[in-house]
Amino acid sequence: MNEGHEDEGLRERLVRAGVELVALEGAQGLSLREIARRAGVSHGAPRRWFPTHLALLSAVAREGFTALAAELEAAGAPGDDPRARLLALGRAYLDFARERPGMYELMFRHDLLESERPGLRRTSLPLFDELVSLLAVARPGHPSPRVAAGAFWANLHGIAQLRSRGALQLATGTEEAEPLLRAALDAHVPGGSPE
Amino acid sequence: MNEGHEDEGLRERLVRAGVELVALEGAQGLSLREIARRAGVSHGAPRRWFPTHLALLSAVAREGFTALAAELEAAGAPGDDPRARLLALGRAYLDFARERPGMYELMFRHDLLESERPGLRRTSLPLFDELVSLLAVARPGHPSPRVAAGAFWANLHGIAQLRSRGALQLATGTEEAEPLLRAALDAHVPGGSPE
DNA sequence: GGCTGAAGTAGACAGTGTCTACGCTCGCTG
DNA sequence: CAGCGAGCGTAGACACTGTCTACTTCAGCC
Repeated sequence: MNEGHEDEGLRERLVRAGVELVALEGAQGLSLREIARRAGVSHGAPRRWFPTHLALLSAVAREGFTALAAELEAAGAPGDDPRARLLALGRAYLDFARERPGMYELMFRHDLLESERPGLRRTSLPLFDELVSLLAVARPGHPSPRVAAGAFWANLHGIAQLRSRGALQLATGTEEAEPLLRAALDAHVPGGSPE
Repeated sequence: MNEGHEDEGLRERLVRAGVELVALEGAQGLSLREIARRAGVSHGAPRRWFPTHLALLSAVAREGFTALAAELEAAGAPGDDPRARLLALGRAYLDFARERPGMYELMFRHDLLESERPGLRRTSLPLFDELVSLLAVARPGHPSPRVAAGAFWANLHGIAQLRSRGALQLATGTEEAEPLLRAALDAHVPGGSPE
């Protein structure tokens, strides 16, 4: 009960070290050997639990996905108005990407998802279904709620991505994502009055 | 005039080797030494023209940005209806991302743009201004065309990103981006009839 | 003709991911 | 209780990477 992580196995310690490191150094600093050092073991030790470096990174990214899912669930819960819930969801998504940029970048590295597909599917599909049902209520006329939800999600993702690249500043003159979020919400879920 | 690249300097040859390599091996295969090998020089030679590996990658990425700009300009030119032009623009953007995934990924690596910012600004700002004016015409009621254009661009970017990560398949059940593009266009530029 | 500076070579260095051989240390079994 | 075997971590090698620093080569110029 010293640090609260006494009875962890090495596997958990490695993943936790990765989560800490990606917050400190960004997605580029997540070398296998650095994670091992931070976990206090030799560079060969991770191989017992993760067959490859990428597998360890995927485990770290999975931690990020569950954290994001938790925040989205928390944000989407209160209130009845689907538009307000979608706004809260979008804010939570963008907040996560801003507050944990290294983790966010790691989560969407293209070469991760190949191996992480099944676990990712399990984590994010319920969330996406929630998004689908929200949009189905908010836009009763739309032919395909799944497509509408995908387009809205893509919009959020694009805003987060462009901001992390500093492209928002270049395009709209400000780093603030909120105006773009409002625009995206107005576009995909029309007919709302400002709260 | 043997290969058509006879009188190139090493700098151009290195950039061209990088463009070819990123198409063949993806963004991960773009090591400094591999580029040098493909250009037929030793691994120390690039240092004369590029102070660092990242600088060389940025030059390769800049090539990608000018190519993308050219395709967007070509796609946006014909026709008068701003909605149709926006659709063509979106298709061109998504086509580029699909046909040159390695280059597209390289272009939006976060650590590139820091050094590439000025050149990127010069290349992409006119294009974005074009997008702004298109949206200003298509959505006369919108309070800020720049924000509207940014949101639309973010939507395109998000669709491309999610598709390259295989997340479209996961969300909407198909890899096709066209339905999402139509949804994004309908959302951001309402009131259009199918062409 | 000798010099200078640019351009490319070659090697060293630290760091990386992966692989293999080697210990240590438990818990089980005879 | 002794011994053993499997699980777990260490240590070192290997090929590869980016960067840095001599060294060579060679065209151009006073």
